[in-house]
Amino acid sequence: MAEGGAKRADMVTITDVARHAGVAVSTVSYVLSGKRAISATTRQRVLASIRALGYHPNAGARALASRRANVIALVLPLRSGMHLPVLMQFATAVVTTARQFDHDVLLVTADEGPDGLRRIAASAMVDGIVLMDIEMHDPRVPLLRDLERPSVLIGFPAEAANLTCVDLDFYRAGAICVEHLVALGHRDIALLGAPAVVYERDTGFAHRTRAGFTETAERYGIDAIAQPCEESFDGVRQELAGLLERHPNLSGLVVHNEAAVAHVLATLPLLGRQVPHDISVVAICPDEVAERASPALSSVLIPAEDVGRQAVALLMRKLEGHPVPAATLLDPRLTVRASTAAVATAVSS
Amino acid sequence: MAEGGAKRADMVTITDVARHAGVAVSTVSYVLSGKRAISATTRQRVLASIRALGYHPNAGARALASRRANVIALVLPLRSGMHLPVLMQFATAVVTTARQFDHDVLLVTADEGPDGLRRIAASAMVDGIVLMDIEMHDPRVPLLRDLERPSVLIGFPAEAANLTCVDLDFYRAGAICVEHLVALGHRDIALLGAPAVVYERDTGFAHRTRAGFTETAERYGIDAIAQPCEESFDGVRQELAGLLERHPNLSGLVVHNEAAVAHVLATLPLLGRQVPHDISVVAICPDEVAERASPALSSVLIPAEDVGRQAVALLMRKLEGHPVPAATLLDPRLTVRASTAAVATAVSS
DNA sequence: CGCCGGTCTCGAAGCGCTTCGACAACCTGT
DNA sequence: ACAGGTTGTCGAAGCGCTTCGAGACCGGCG
Repeated sequence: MAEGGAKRADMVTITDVARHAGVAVSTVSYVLSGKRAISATTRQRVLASIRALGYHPNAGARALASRRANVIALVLPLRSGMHLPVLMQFATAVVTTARQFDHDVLLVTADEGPDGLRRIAASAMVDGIVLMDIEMHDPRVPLLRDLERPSVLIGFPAEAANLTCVDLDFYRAGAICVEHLVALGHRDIALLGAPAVVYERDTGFAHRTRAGFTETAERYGIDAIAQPCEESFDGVRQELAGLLERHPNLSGLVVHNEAAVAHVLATLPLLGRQVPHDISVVAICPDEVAERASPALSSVLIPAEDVGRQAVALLMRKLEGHPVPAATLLDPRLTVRASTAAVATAVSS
Repeated sequence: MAEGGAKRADMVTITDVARHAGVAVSTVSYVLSGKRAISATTRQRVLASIRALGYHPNAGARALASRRANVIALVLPLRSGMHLPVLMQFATAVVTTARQFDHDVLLVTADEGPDGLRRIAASAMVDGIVLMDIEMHDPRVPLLRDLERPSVLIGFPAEAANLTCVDLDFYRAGAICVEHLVALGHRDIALLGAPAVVYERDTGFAHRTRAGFTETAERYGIDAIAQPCEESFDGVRQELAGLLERHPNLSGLVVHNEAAVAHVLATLPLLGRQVPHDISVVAICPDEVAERASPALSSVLIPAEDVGRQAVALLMRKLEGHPVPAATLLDPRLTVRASTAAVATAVSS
């Protein structure tokens, strides 16, 4: 019995507050919820008692009676190859925003799968669900449709009918990068994307970025190649070396792979290309990464924080029964830094 | 009213199950909890009904009646300069382990502060609390002591009486690194630690590593200097350059800073030091980082997963009223890889 | 044969809260 | 002075579950 003891139930209940303030239990409840008018004097008295006793409503009882848990689930891909900093920023934004709406966040790992979601939802533990890392053909999507709880997805599955989705507009992000490079005079550009395995998993954002890149390049009628990119230093080095050998005139590079971005910058000089003098590099990554790089990267930022905030805000609106747009695409913004420059003159033709 | 509708209460309750199985509500409850003997035939019938109806117990009701929420809180420093990968591994381990004990995890950010903890605890939302990133004089610590919920800390505050703490034994980690270098013949070594701000925040692990390093070096009577280390590439470069200028004979380096480790490896060759030929480097970091580095780093791993698992296991034991050890120090293990070698012969005296 | 001790099941009393209908007390305007 | 509307408060009925005491049934003992 060393020390593990727990004091027996000093828990203050709403009844205690009511007695202390000399009012009915329901009055206390109404003071707390504001759902009925309570005279200023009574309210003050009740609030004083609440403070005096250190009362906190019992979450279980509240959930049971009101049918609202004031908790949302956040489903994270805790083990996948997602990029941690973004994920973290995102989680932070979700928690912070949820708290602003007086909700808490239940952390669920993606590997609990559909059954986990069903359990969470059916047990009325959470009022709604936010999911990250949605795949194109995500097995959880059909389930979400006929779950009785509202949900918001970060990312777009192939079939998004009847769902609420939020994401950066990756198509535009890819397009913007091309436009930026083209405006600087580059005519021979390449996209280094996520590792091949990510494309195979049918992750929507990777595909959409590539589409934006490729189609925009086509529209400008310029040479553009897109290829996956591994994340190890040696992998990057090999791929870059191969790429530059096949396309010696390459003067613009779009990197959509946070983990590889530093390696790319480190490797290019070793391959005889100075950034931005010989080759311009624009990345799609969080600002933090872009700023820290050397040289600082021109980049389209992934607004993880905005996404998280938006997702929660949408969910809250749904919880209140309001209609919300099915798709929310956050507009990418390009920040020009030191890694892109006008194409070097007097090189070709 | 576009589409936001929610189907009215198709929620299956224990009463439905009882009716469907032709037994009393309490019998269903006992089947589920196993707290009383139920005949095999009845049990089968009840379980069949549960499956047939797709019943999931209502978490709020269960929590209210049983005074157990089956949820633990995980308090993370979601915004600080902690190292994300470790934090993630840790969170994953906590969630996974909690699920094995049939508990869920409520995600709480450290910036909710003591009041947040009080709220979570007093509302009976969670049965227990796991806290990361404990500072030496953490303001939450006194609160935890007289909170009515058990808790487990990752890391050690200055005054740990009456608490349950888990962590890697950083003192030993620092010591082991020195011992390893000394065994290889190095007599002039340095520790590159966390950024200065981390020391100022009084984060325990940073201090303890340094103590282990310094005191062990003293015991061997060798030259050892310890200094903080910024995480930017340029910061690392400057500090290393300064260090090598002041101590040209430096032949062993201990790096306790995940973010800086890659920069250190990249910088040393630029300063004319080959690893491990001219200088040995041993890091305190997750295996993942050490393996990916080039050359692969000899390292003492931070067993984030073990720590998370242990923390939850301890908390569960406390929840069941069992006594648990106040301090759990996980033994560091050194893995020798390619970044350390015997000191180069014929250099000195 | 009657009684004791197991084994299995049931009914009812809450857990702490929300919410609904009722009602007293007060205003208006006429 | 009174019908009719506010406004502020109360009591009671649950929400869906756990848990306790008690009862029904059975076989075996003295």
